Amino acid sequence: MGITKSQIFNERQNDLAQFFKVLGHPARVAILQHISKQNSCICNDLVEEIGLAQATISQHLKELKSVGLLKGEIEGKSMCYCINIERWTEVQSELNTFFNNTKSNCC
Amino acid sequence: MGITKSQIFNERQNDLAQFFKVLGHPARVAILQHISKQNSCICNDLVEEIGLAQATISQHLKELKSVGLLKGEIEGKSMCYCINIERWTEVQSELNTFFNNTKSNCC
DNA sequence: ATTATATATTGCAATATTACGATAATAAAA
DNA sequence: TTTTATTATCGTAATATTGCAATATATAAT
Repeated sequence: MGITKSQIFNERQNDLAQFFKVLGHPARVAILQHISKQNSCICNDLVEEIGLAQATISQHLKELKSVGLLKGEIEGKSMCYCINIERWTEVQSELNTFFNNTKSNCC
Repeated sequence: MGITKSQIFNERQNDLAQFFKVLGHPARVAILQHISKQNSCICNDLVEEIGLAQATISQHLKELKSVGLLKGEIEGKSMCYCINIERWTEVQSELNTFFNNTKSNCC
């Protein structure tokens, strides 16, 4: 196996899990934190700052982009990766709804 | 490789990522949602409700327990798994701090 | 045009995760 | 005490993720 049985869950459960999953790696947390401290951010900054190979950082950036949390614009010969604030707020709100709807009723 | 280089990140980054990661599977999202609808919850309920094998559910419960989001009490010959509300609120607050501290300054 | 710089993609090795059947462990019921 | 019911653990197969070197791609600078 090794494959998640997504079919047996509803869309909201799969979506929520996907957001959590993308944020579930320290490199991606670190990338978001670093970007939020800078006014502009290119991949090479991250490679030095974080200490993973360029290919690895690029891969993590791709995943963050895939769920819309980052957007990237070409800026001359480098890239400007930025947090997509609308998406960011949206996701935060989704996650809070999940947290608020999950309550303890026993023990 | 395949192994996350945790050493190069700080404790907070690793902790945050770990919480996100544990929540990053639809089965675990579904388990938390189901528990929050019930007054008591045992593993067998979940097996029927979710549709994964008993061994698999048990494994997911273990992971949720490992980060303190669930606590389990023996109740006769079955278990009562409950959300650890203090921990739950704590984690929600941590995640919100992360979201609020991560801002866009460019693009 | 050639070179230098920055990022993306490919291919691969190592490890992790998901899932399940089989089995163990534990406690209530008969 | 044997059976039944419930959950945990072990072993294993399949797939996913992480990470990197090598290479491709694209743009700026020379």
